Amino acid sequence: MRKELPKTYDPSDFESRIYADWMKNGYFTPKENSDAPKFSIVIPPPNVTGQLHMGHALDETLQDILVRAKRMQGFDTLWVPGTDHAGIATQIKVEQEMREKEGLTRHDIGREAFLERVWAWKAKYGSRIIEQLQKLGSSCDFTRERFTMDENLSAAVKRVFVTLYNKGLIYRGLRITNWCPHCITALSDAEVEHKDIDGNFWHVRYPIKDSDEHIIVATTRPETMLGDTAVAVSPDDPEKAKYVGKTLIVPLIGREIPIVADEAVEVGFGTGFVKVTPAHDPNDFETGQRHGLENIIVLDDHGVVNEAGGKYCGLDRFEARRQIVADLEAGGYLEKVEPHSHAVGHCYRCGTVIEPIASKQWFVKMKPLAEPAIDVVKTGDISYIPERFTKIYLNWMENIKDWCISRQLWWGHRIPAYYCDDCGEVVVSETETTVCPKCGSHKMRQEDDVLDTWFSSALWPFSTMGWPNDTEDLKKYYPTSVLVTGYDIITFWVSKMIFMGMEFMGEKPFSHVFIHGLVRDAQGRKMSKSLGNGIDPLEIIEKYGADALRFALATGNSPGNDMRFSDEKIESARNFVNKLWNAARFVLMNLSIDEIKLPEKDKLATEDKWILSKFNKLTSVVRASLDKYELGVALSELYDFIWDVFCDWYIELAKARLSNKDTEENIVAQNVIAYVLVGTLKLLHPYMPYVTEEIYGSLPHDESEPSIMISAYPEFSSEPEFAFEEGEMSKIIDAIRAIRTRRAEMNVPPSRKAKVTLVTKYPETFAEAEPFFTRMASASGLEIADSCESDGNVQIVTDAATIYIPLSDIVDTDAERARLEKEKTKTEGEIKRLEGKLSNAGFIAKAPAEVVEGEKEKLLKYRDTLAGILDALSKL
RNA sequence: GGGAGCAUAGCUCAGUUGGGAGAGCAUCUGCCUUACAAGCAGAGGGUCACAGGUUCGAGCCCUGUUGUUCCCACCA
Repeated sequence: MRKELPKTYDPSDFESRIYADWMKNGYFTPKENSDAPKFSIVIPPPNVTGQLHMGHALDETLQDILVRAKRMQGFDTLWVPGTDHAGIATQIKVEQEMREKEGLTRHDIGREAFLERVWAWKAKYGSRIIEQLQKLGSSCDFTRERFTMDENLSAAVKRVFVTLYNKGLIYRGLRITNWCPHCITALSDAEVEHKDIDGNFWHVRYPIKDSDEHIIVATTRPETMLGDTAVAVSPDDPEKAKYVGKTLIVPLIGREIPIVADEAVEVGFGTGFVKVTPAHDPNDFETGQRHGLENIIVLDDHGVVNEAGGKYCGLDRFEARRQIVADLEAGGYLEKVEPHSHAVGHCYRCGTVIEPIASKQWFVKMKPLAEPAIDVVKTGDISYIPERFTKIYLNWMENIKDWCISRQLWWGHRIPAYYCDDCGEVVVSETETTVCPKCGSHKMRQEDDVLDTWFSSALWPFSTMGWPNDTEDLKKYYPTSVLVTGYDIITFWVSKMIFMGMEFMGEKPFSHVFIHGLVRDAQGRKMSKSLGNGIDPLEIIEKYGADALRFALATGNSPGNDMRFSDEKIESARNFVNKLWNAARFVLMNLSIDEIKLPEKDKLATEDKWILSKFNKLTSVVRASLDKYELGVALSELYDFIWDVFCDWYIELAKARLSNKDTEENIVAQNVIAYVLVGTLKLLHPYMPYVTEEIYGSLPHDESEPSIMISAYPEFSSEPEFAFEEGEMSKIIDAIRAIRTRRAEMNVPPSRKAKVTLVTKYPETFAEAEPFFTRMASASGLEIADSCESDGNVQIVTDAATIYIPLSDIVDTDAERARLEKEKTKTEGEIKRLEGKLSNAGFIAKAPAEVVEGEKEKLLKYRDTLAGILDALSKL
């Protein structure tokens, strides 16, 4: 069973072997018929566009930590993995590849052939993503792997679409939509990124018909005047009101348009006259609706001026702008040009400037759906961690507008609507419709458009569990426990899952939303392809191991905040894994027992009780931090315990007994050190699953817990209580530290051993401490005396003891006196401060009793120390 | 125009019920002390952005100011 660990830590030796073992034993799949409390997570499905990046690695790591901890805590735990078809993003990738390799566009090969290629892409990258998930150590239940375009998930999409349509919550209509001329599709508002662009305000003269007068309008997009069908003024502006009803002539075009009064015009901004282009501006569209104006579309799908643009037909929108401005100037219509910075929408996928164009699209009516989604967060039934994201969510949800869900793409869920070419009837149905129910025609044509990717991912928490079928998984694991995701997709995705869950399940999709930040590069920049500063998680795993990567991502990371990833960080993570590895090797090489059993209380040494007490407290704080999603805090506690407490102190304290073979105390020490090591490995396992499993496998352990990942997570126990022993050890540790510091200050090499004489009120505490001082404080021996002369000795004072070390040849009496004087001043200062605090009636009355007690104890210690210093000074 | 975050050691960041300022890296000193040089033992380094307020007590709570980052928003 037990095996030796190799001398150097090399994760490639065991990571894949261990993962294969976990899979083989089916540890990731929840046991059927478990009546334990449930804990479930659905993965934010990575896009099948490519491979996982550092942001995914963070997201999966955080989820796996939660899932593994809950599993060990006895929960019936499920983590559903899967991927997203990612409509636009994937289609763009495949088109790009086709163009680069074969010079083809999707139109060259047709819809069916193109979709075949995308499915081939999906097969390749989808499985690559799953492999990457596994390399990270993710304990997802891969028997439940899902894809947003799986048969059942597509059925869910259809059911939702048809249901919402029948309820009147989905409609088709002519609206201004965000059009990307590069992707050639409509986008939702959420898919548009606004950037400030330095542009111009062109002031243009529009002649008034049958007069010499003209008015001036200001515009940032002169090319849109091709589609102008009115000019509006404010009804609250008496200056301009007199123009209402007059007719204007659009320059260069010659079209006659009316002047109307409309409340959308703000008094005092611009010239007071606003050109109205209903087909190319969302405000103007509404103005046009109110006044029954014509919508003249002047741009085609590619952003090129169409026939409606007269002589500008065929020009790209920006070329048309240049040409029109030039013509306006030549024609004397240009009043002036003013530099103007304004926000311009860009496609979040390709960065192209968005063109608002009126077109027929499908929309979800949002107001009725938003209400329950607002309530469920307001009542706290769903809570965000950290809390501040609640505001961001509510602010967005309360100002929500209808959601444009149709996309002019091929890759995605084709909208289940059918048009009759003969009578124009529209049928929305889950099943294919070939005969028109109204006129009986067979000329039925399915809608070409597909649905927004987020439409299917909005259903993810229940579609992955089998909905619309009434499945066992739905009953057991919905609602899920927590959603782990980045703040960048709260509006895109989190909000949509919430209202869809409320609408179709009648219940929230998850109880907690655990938000994390972005992973940035060492300089704090966003990782991106164009900058080339992305770090590939797989390369990191290859070089440092998955455990180090997970540690680097989890450590120092607090909820909702961005973090940086650097060489320094991953190296320090690797160093920690290595430290643990070596501590385990040390324990193993001292182990002769076949079974770990915590010895009876009266057999334990003081240092055993000390470490057991520290470990006990550790379990408590780690569990509490995990429960609060303070994963970084829990990890730093583990780090400090393993490195500073267990390695630096306990191992050193235990060495004397461990090297003293064939004694009862040796067996006691073996059991305690192995017990604490195993317990610590368990606490750490959710963070660093591989190395903890590898070490665990080398140590004796209970047959009922063959793998650490299914072992029981350590629990805090209130018994036994070793506070007294902790205090005893502190006295010894303080003394050792004080000696080390003194020797270091005096540059005494460790090879020069010196006898240590201790004068103390606590002789019993130090009675058996000699081995500690010889091993850890360069002592040649330890003597406990009632008193000691200062001659030729260095005097070191702690609150528990005065320590004498014969280093007369190095001692400079004046320097010693100066040092002691300095310590005296410092100690007196502390005493004064504490006395002041303790004589403050307000403090005594209002501070908690334990705080007051603590301050009193400190005061006593400082008084002891001061007494020691005064004594030492008097002896010099 | 609204909203939010951040401002703590030279650098990167923790610090969650308000009770004497921490880590990693860097710097300096001394050590190959047989688990670990990916290490060990020490040291130096901070008016916790600024100004007020609440409190017996503030890095933490409140108000304002400055700087910085981000999100949202149809001023043509």
